[in-house]
Amino acid sequence: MARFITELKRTHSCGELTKADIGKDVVLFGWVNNRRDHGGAVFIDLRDREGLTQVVFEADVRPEVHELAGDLRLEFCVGIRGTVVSRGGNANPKLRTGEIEVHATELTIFNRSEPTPFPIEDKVETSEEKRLQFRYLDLRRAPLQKTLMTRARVNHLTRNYFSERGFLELETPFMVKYTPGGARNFLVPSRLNPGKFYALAESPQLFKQLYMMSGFDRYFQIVRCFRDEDLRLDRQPEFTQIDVEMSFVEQNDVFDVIEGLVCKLWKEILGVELPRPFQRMPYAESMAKYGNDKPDLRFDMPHVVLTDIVKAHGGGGVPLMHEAVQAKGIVKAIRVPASAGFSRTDIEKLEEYVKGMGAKGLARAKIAENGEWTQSPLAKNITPEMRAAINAACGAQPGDLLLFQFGKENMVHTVMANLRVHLAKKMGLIPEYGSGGSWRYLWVVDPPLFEYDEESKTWAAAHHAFTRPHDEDLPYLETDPGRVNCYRYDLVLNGFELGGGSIRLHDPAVQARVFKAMGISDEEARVKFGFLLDALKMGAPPHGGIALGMDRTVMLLTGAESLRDVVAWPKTQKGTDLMTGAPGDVDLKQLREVYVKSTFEPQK
RNA sequence: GGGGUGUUAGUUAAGUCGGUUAUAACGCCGGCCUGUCACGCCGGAGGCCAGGGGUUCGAGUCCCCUACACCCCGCCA
Repeated sequence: MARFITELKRTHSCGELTKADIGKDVVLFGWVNNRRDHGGAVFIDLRDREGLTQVVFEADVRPEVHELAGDLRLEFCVGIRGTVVSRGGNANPKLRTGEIEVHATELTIFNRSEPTPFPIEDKVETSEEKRLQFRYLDLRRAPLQKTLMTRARVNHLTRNYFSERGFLELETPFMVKYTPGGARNFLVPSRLNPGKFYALAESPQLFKQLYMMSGFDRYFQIVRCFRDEDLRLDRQPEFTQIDVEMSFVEQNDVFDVIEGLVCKLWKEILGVELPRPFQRMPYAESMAKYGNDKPDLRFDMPHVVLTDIVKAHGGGGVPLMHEAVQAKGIVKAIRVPASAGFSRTDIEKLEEYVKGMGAKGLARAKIAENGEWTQSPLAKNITPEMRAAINAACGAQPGDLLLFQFGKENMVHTVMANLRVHLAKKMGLIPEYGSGGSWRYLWVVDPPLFEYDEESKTWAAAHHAFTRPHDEDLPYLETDPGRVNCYRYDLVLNGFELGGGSIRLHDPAVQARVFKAMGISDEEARVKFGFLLDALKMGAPPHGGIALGMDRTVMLLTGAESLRDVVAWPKTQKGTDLMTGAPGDVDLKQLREVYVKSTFEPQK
C-alpha cells in the first residue's frame, strides 16, 4: 500500500473530473459529504472546495478497502485513490462531475468526525448562533466557500486593476491618535505611555491624504477599518474598505476610475456589462424623492413632498399637518397604486411598522371615483382645495392609496424611506438576485457641506471637515453656511451605500474659513489636525478620493443576505465572537500593566 | 438607550382549551442490503422544553424577570 500525502499526491480536485478523464488513476482528498451503504457497494460523495465526486467501494474488488469504507461517516476527512469510470446510464445530471465516478482502490481515513452540531448542507437549517459558534463547520458549506472564493477574486482583481493604472498599494497605521467626532473609536491602552490610548483607525483618511502631500500621486489599499458603533445587517465593527486617493483630479476623474473597477468586477465575476456612465443624482433630489441618500432605484414609487401645498393652504383644515409645517417640519406622501390591493389589515400592519421607527401613526386616504378620500381620518376636515392639490401632486387615481407622514424632517425622511422599500418588497417590485435590470448604480452628488446641529446650535461638517466646497458657494461660507454644497459623492447600489468620498480641501485659506463657519477656533483646529494643516501649507496638491465597502460589494455581488455571510469570522450584533468568546476577561495584573482600571462591577 | 421576533432530542420542527408517558423526520448506535445519489428495510439510544421566579390541584403551554441570537430606530463624517 502506497502512503497518502507522502507518496500519493493529490492529482485532482473533487470538482473537475469529467468524461475526458475516464481511465485515469487519480488521488482525491476531501470530506465525506454523504454516504450510501448498500452492503456490497458503498457510495461516497467526496467534497472539497471545488465540488463533489462520487467514489465507489466494491466488496468484490478490494475487500479490505470496502470494509474500511463501511466505517465512513459524514465529515470524515479521507484520501482515496482509484480509477475514473463512466457512470453510463447512471449519470447524475445535478453534479458537475456526474458523468463519472471513481472506483476506489485505496482509502485512508485521515481523521474521523464526531457527529457535527448541524448538517453541512447548502441550505442553512440551523440558527445563526450555532453557525457562528462552529464557524469552521459553517464555512465548509458550499455557498460560503463560493462566497469567500469570490471575495478572494475581488481582492485579486482590485489589486491588478489599480496596479495596472499606476496606483501604489501603500499601508497606513491601524493604531492612531484619537480624534473626536465621527464614529466612536476602539481604544487601545499604551503600556509605555501611562494613561494614554491609541485609537484603532476608523479609516485611513488623513494618512492617505498625507500620502498625496508626500507626492505618491495615486494610492490604494484594501484595508481593515474599525468602528465601535452598533451593528446591523450590513455593519460590522471591523470591515474592509477599498481605499483610494488621487492627486490632480476632479470629481469625474474619481468616478471614472471607480466605475472602471466596478464594471471590471461585475464583468469578470458575473459576466454582466454595466452601462456607463453611472447615473448621477443631486443629494437634494435624492432626499426629496426617496428620503435618504442611498435610494434603491430598481423600483419607482417616489415620495411626494407636500410641505409647500400644506403651507399654501394654511394647513388645509388638517391641524396636525399645519402644526408640522409651522414647526419647520415637512409633509410627504407615497402613492400606492390600486393594483397593490392592500386591505385594512395590511395597512394596520404598515402602521405598526412605521411606529417602530418613531412615527406617531400612518395617515392614509383611499381615493374615490370623484377624487374624495375614504377610509381616512383626514377626510372629514380637509378642505376640498387642498385635497385636490394633493391628489394632483401625487398623480392619484381612483382606487389608489395615499400614505402620509408629517413632522420633523429627519423622522419623516427615515420613516418614508424605509416605508418605500418595505412597500416595494410587499408588492414584489424588487427583482430577484441575478435577474435582469437588477444592478442600479448611482452617484449621489452635491450634498451640503454642513448640517445644523440642533443641540449645540452650530454648523457641523456633514461628513468631514476637509471636503472642498463648490467654488460658487464660497461666498456663503460666512453668510449662509447651510446653502454651501460640496464635492462629496456616494456610490449607491440597489439601496446600499457602497462607498463615499470627496474632493479634498487643499487651500489652507478656505480651510480656515470652513473651520470658522463650524465655530472651531484656530487653537482647537491646531490641537486636532495641526499636522494636516501644516501639510496643507507646504505645497499640498489638489486631490480627492473614495473608499468602497469591500464587504458590501461582495455581499451584493454574491446575493448574500447579510454581511455576516461574506465575512469569514463575523461578530454578533453585540460585537462578540461566539466561537472564541471575544471580548474576554483579563486579569487585574494585565490591567495594571497598561494603567487601566475598570469601573465595571461584575454581578455575583 | 428604545421597539419587535425567537429559544422544545445532536439538528430541523410539531405540541390543540393548561391535564397525567413531550411527538416526527434527519443524524447517531446495532443489524440487513452491489447501482445509490434525499438509497431502502428492521431494531435501539437520545429531553433541566434557554435560565430564574410566579399563577394553578396541575405549566413546554399563562404572567414577570434575566440571558442569548436576529431585525429595526437612535448611532454609524
